[in-house]
Amino acid sequence: MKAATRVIVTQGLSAPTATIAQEAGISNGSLFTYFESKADLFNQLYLELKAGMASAALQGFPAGDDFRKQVFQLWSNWMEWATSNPEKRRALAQLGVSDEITPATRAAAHKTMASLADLMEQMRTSGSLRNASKGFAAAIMSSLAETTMDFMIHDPANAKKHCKVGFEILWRAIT
Amino acid sequence: MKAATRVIVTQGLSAPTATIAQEAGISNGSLFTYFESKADLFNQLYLELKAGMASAALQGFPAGDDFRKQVFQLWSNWMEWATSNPEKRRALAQLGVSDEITPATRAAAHKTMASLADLMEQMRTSGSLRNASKGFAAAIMSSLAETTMDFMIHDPANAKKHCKVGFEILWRAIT
Amino acid sequence: MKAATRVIVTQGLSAPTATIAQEAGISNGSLFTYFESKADLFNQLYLELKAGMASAALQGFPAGDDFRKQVFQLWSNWMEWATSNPEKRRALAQLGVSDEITPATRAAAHKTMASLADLMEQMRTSGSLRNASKGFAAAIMSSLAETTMDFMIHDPANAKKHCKVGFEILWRAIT
Amino acid sequence: MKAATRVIVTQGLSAPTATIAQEAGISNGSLFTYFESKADLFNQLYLELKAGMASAALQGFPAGDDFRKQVFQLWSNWMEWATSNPEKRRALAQLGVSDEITPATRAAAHKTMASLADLMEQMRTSGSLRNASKGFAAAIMSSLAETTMDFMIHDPANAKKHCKVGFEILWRAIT
DNA sequence: CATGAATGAGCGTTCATTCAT
DNA sequence: GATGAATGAACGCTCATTCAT
Repeated sequence: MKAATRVIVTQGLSAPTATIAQEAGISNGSLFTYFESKADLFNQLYLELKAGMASAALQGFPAGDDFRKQVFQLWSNWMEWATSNPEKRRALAQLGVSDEITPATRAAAHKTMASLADLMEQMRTSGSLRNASKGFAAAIMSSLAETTMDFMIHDPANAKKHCKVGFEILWRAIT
Repeated sequence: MKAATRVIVTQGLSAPTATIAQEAGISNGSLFTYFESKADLFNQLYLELKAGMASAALQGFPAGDDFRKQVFQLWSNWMEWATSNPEKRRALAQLGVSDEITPATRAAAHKTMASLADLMEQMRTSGSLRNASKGFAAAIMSSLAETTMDFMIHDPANAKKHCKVGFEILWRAIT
Repeated sequence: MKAATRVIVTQGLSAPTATIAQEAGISNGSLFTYFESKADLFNQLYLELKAGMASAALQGFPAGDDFRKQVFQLWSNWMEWATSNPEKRRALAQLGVSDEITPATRAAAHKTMASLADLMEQMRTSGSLRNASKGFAAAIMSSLAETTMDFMIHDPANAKKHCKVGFEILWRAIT
Repeated sequence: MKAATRVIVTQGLSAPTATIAQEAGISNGSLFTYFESKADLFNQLYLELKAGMASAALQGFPAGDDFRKQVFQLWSNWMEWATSNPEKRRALAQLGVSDEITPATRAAAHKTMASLADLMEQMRTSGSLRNASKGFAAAIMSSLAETTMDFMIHDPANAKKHCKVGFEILWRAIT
């Protein structure tokens, strides 16, 4: 998985499976002992990365805290994960738009992020997203987060500023 | 170009050039009379679609109107283009993440959208995006638009509602 | 023909017919008004070049002169042609080994060089080539000439020396 | 290599790689497991054939013998190789004029024939080739040999006679 | 006769996948 | 289970040749 992530980042999704195997230190044939096909590898990787991301975002979530602080904590965790794992994020971005990832996998990934989705649902009800559907609200929040991550990674000098501004937009959207 | 758009939507960027040629009603060899290579076709298509999108968004822009109305007009145009041309939008989404699209093409596309960028820059200065960099602000606005488009297309029944909600988030972000 | 010669020298026999047409200042389609096919063009060119070479070699042949002087005159003419027309020679060399040139063309070319062959036959009878067949003797003389030409062209500084040495070998072979 | 030799002889250098693979009893793709490209195959084959030819020519070279006998032995060996391996010879002829064979390969082939070149250099110094440059002398000798081979192969009935005559010309040239 | 766009067969090369060892 | 050579379908691209204008 790690090898696949590295290779996807540097070579894209069309990288030969042999390259991934080599990066993993196994023979090209052995790769197919663990994964039925290239598409299967990609689907499993997608799932793992999504789950990892969600878990990282929810790490040490403050239970009874002030709402703004809670949301900010979530936001910070998420951004922290992205900046600490730029490779995972870029691989995930590539996999997300691939048509090799099946609807089933996407659904499974969605389930993995159930807790995150619950939190987002909480955020939705209070503010101007009140009138949005559950999915739409989550998508808006996610896209704000994704865009912010992009800029934090590509412009690390202003990462903190981007992080704050991004959060401010989110906060405006949910209050 | 139209044929390529259709084929990209249904088969993805890895679709054989022969399929695109067939869809266009020409022979596989003829495609290379018009485009030097598959990558060249994709780059030209990307440029055309981006330009078309920008031009559609700016169509009949109200000059001396109230600011909120102006922004809403822009937003509506943009959404209108997306819902009327779902194929173009999907193709553009695929092309946008392809590594076949050269930096030069991306730069040229950016130039095409100069007027749009100018308007976004105007929006940035007034509200909570004030502290964001020019590029970051534009990216945030774009991602809000993209997400809204997605939901309008995939859930046409609630298209109008999504459109309104999306605009409300944007408005909150820029005021 | 001239255009084809130039193109063959610079690009080889696999050069596109379109390139030859362009070099000749005509459209790609027009080439096939004059030549049935690429192979036909090559065959005709081969014939023309061979004939030109033979004619040049026999130019102003001294009728009743001393034998050695006659042969030297022939040799000099031949070498003169080669050094003055390096492109023709190189094209001819390429065409000569091509399997596009039909046996019929080769036979016709042979006929074109009948006078030259007659002279060679005269040379054969006198010396150590006496026991060689007609064709073999001619081939030996030709190959000596070809090799000498090669070196005169590729090492023009010593062209004269090469010319003399080559002739000396020939003279030794036929006396 | 053998398959390639056979195919080149019958179809020329423009023969499809698939045909060569088929002739070798492997799949078209497998060919590229052993050779990086068609050109690579040709270069390796050229080298192998040249080396084989040189080695055959020098086989059992008589050390302290009479000079004429030594040269004749060399000549005989060379002719023997050619008549026993007409396919190799024809393939070599085709490869030799191909522009797929790199200068590097030609240089390497030249090195392979170093001993042969040394012998030729010895021959040069004694006779009428004395005034020729090293390379020119070798080229003259080679061309005499090549022409003789051609006739021995195409006219096997008189092979022995051709061989003798050819040698006589060579001997005249170097004494 | 000239043009040049259109044709489509053909080729070199890649790579996911298989399977004998 | 691990290996890596072998497979062969598939693809992007070229170019000799045709033919409507």
